[in-house]
Amino acid sequence: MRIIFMGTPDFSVPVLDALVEAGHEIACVYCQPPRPAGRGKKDRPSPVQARAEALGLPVRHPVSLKGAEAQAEFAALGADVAVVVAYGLILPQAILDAPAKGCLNIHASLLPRWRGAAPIHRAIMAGDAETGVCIMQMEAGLDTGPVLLREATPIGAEETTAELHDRLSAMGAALVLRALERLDDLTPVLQPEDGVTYAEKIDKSEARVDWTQPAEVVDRKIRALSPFPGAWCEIDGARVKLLASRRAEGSGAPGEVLDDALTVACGTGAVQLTRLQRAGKAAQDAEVFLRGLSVVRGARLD
RNA sequence: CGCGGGAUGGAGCAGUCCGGUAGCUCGUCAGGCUCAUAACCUGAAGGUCGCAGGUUCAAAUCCUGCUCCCGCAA
Repeated sequence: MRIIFMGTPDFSVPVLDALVEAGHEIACVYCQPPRPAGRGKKDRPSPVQARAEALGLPVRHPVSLKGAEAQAEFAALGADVAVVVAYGLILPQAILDAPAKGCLNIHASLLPRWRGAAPIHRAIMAGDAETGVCIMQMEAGLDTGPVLLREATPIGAEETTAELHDRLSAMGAALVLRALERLDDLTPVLQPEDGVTYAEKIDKSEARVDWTQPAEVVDRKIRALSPFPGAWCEIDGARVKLLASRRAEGSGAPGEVLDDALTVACGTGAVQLTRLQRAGKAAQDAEVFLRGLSVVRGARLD
């Protein structure tokens, strides 16, 4: 099929690759424009733009799709369908209506739960037992369209957003290929009203660990925010990112280190930190981390 | 030119201010001890000190340029 691909971050890249490998014709790739990123505020192309250019695909990165000109250029591509995954721009009705078979969206949750920007993080942070991906027919509302296909997957007890992100991205890529194959035979299923939740964007101010919270909450936060933006606390006055953890036995004053293996007491219960990163350093597994900085039993983390 | 930290045997770090034979913890290897061991004892191997210039009798250390990694901020 002749497809317009719309996506921006790493999550979208495997989907683009899958469409290309499956032999679909990519009429054009839309993504967010290069933005100042990283150190030095240099403009950097998005992961999708970088990949599309490597594949030799035409790329457009309009700031908005609200203008008549942008909409005319979009319609002129004469696409059968648009595949949208983590694009980051609202699509006006004129865009939604332009492709012959509309716009398909890949969303990383089991809709109607976790509509919105950060479904993977929110699912882990809430302690959901499972999540998944949905292929839906887009409409004007935010992630409200009828669902064509869905696939669920359990969330591992020690899984981080990084790991789940990659898994769901691959699942979404496979699922959208199936949807495209059988597009005319699939029956769109309206999303139920019950169970609607919204996945608010992750705010940096959420990232600091509060050791007075229960261990399960601390553990989920650490895994949910890994690697970005990264839960953090202070060890001996220095800021340290906490990138992976697991629930552990033990109790004590919140923030107290209970053993020589980074088991830390929370409000109730304890968590063991398994991967961390000091400012200016690369991420390290706990064992390696402790070689460079001893955190002895009885120390207090803030 | 947004602010800042870092690069030293396989891993993590000290040494850099105040130039003078490269050190610590762990790992690896060998031997010993032990019923046994990831424990303990003894010994050994392993490093162009990120790269390129410069200063100097002498540079990991001082000066200049560059590469790579990362924290904050956006």
